[in-house]
Amino acid sequence: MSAHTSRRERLRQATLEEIHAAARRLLVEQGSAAVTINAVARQVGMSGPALYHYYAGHDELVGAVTADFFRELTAIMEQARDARAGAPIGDRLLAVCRAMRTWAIAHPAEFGWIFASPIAPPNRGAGSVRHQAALSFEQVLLDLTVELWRTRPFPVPDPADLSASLREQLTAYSATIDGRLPPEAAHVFLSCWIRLYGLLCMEVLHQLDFAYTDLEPVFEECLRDLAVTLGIDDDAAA
Amino acid sequence: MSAHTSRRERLRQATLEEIHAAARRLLVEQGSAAVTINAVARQVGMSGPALYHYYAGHDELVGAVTADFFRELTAIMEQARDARAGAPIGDRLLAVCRAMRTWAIAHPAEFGWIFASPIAPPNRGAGSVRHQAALSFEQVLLDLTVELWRTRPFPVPDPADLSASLREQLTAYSATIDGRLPPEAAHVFLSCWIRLYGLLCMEVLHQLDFAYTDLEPVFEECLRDLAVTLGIDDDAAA
DNA sequence: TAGGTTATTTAGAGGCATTAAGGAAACATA
DNA sequence: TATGTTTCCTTAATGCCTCTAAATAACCTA
Repeated sequence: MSAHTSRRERLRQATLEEIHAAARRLLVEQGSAAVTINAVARQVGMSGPALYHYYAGHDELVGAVTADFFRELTAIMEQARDARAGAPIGDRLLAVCRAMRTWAIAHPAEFGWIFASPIAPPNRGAGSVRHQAALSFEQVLLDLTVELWRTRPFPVPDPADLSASLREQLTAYSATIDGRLPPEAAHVFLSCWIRLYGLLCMEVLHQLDFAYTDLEPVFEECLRDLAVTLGIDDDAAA
Repeated sequence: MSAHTSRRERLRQATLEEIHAAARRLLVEQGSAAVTINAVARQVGMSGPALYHYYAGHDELVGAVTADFFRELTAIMEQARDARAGAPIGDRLLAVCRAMRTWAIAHPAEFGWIFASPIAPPNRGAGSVRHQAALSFEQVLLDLTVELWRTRPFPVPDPADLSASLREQLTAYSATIDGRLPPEAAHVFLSCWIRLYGLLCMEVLHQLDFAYTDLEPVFEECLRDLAVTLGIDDDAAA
């Protein structure tokens, strides 16, 4: 790919992949606390400090691996979208949402790092690898919503019904997405996102175990609600 | 209170309180990772291993402190409820929700431990102090919803519209709350809870920073939605 | 006042993050 | 091909953490 595909570079990439795989294995098999620099290094067959030639420290390693998770989840969602290339936009939208949940419950530990990074402040830098990956992730559903908005606009609230503060924030957000959705449409999009992603977070964080053993029907009902909100309840699969 | 209010016991309680206060101070001022057995002991003026006479280990200490947070939040919510003893049930319900958010955003670190305990498995034992505290917490809004259901039943979905799996789970949950809400009403209650608590979790976990700087109006809109769902939108403060 | 319980201490084993210093291999180039 | 540089990795070494064990002081009680 890049001009710099020297032998050295290839070896380095292979090592990086091995490191990430080892970190992920530790996370999945033994939990977040088991992902230590030393343990990862041991898995890869090097001793401790060697990892500092690849990452500046523990936090950066975690950030890089988390970015991997973001990218994997993003790819899964894009696959679900592209597998239905010709289908109605509503179908594709719901399929992507389902793909998101399917991945999340199949990979709870990884998803846990996605939304509740063990280390909050360092990983939230605007330029961090993690942040970039998070943006692409959010982009997937945003893109679909924009397409829906363009081809078949969904109902939006009367701006007069929104508080001044909310209108202001929505206008700012609309600008950050290059006005692809006007503020009111952005509001609908964000409301849907909050319900969907919030439900998923609570499920994976076991905040709903006191009442539910299987959240699949709850998620499906949430999707039906969103379909109504977005006016895609007729063409989408029931 | 108890028959065992010996001098020893009183001293022990005082020490426990001091330990909890130190742990909380460390959490708030320096983050989750700073709450170590050693650091806490240092704050209280004892040296390391002494803490093992009060808690079996780091996890148990964290669990006990988290239970404190649950109780404090519960108390805040109960205060908000009781301060409006004569008010319409809808008023009280919304006041309790607002009190919950107010506490959560005033104490983000503490709230973080409440829903995303640094240590998941050990603290989720059914008999743990933490679990008990979590139940009382959930009880507050449940109680109010039950009162609302008894005095002015809110609309519920047609059971035929719910999937078999969901009906089953709701029936089981209805039983665990002694049938104080029938399954369909429990479904409405849980849906509201998911939206409310989910929004709060996302706010505190900074999952919405990409779009919002102040979630107060978003929360208020969520409350308006819930008020409509529960049929309390006329008597509750706008 | 003697014996038992409780609170707390020091010592120590084992692990982790991180820095420092040095060695060996791979690479580039004169 | 010989030399210098870059890259990768290792072994100390520091300082922190958890947790166990053994010893000591303080307190209560019979």
